[in-house]
Amino acid sequence: MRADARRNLGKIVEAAAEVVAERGVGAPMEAIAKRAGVGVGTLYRRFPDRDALIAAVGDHYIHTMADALDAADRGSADAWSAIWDFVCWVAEPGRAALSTALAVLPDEVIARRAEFARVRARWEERFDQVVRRAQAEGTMRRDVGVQDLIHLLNVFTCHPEDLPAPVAADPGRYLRLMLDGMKAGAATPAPSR
Amino acid sequence: MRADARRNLGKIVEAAAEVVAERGVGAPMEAIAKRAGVGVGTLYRRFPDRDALIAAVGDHYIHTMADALDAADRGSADAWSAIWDFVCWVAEPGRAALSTALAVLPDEVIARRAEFARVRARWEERFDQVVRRAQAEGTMRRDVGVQDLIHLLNVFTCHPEDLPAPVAADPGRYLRLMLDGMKAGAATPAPSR
DNA sequence: GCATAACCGGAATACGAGATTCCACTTATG
DNA sequence: CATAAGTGGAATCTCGTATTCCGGTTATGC
Repeated sequence: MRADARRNLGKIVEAAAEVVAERGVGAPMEAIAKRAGVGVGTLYRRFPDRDALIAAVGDHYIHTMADALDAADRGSADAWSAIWDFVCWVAEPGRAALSTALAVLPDEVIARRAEFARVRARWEERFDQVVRRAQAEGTMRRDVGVQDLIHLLNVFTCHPEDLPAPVAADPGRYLRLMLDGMKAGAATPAPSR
Repeated sequence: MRADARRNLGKIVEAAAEVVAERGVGAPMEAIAKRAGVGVGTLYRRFPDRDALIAAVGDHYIHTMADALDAADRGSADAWSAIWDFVCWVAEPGRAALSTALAVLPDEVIARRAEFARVRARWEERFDQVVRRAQAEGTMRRDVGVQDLIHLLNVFTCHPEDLPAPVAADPGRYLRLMLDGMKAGAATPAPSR
């Protein structure tokens, strides 16, 4: 592979990650090409079709995600702060939407990527352990689970076009609100009336 | 207007409300027609174009919404339960998605509907009063406002296709979680670390 | 019962958006 | 410098949906 071609490949995956973060997994090839500063033809020389390109972005990102969770876990005194830190990490600008975008990857795409599915499963399992630990430590409500956390993460870090502008501008604000509602003792006990 | 035509008109608006709730304001005319049990031609005989039909749905729904808020307010001892009850009302099955669908009505549509804009403004104002009252009563955090509540309502009652399935299946669960995070005292005071 | 103005369904048409292909034209590299 | 590798982006193909149109129905007044 020629040196300039390798350079372009890098630019393409990088651009794809950015554009997917902004517009979701349905982002048009042309938008990605423009962002990378290349023609659409170049995208198709490296990837057979858009699914392959999106999958490449996913492969890279899921690892980052798993690493961030591990780092938050290692770097925190207790499980609740680990969760808090990880959620804040996901909400950081430019990263937010990507995680969700990938959450809605079509099944066909995932099926052809055993690696992706495996890493994601490991991540979920790890996340679940942290959540259970937080509950055992008495800092987190017992009537919510890791799936609730994941769904809410997905909801708030959806690509900006599908969210009210203020939410897209600061998903962290709403994610923190959600965490506050998940703290032990925050639960509203009975039906309201 | 012939009797059968009037009957169809009713079926159309009703069907449109259902389909918009399920698929958002972008729902195809054909889906609405099928739901109403009529042909697309019939839709176009009553409404010049899809915007007009969607606007008609909005006109009707915004009134229902405003009334529900007033009812929740009148029927509750304190402002916080009024908010809680109203949020639960919005989250009720079949109603949920409609309110959000309308929140993203294109500006062109709204501009041609002074009535809609007026009722919606009155509703927001009323909602804001209740929120401020709850804060004055000491039951709600002071660092969140009515706009946060509205955004969250919009996010969670989005049409099902844009939400993780479990969230779409029970938006109330997640809205209640958010409300728990908005209660006075729920705020996490400082940065986590 | 009939004439007929209103209605109807839904096939046909018009479009816009975006994926994918193709090829004449560049540019690294041995 | 020869040439294989690489490139941009116009052209093509597909799809999903709005909108139009019209031959066939049906309510209604007489």
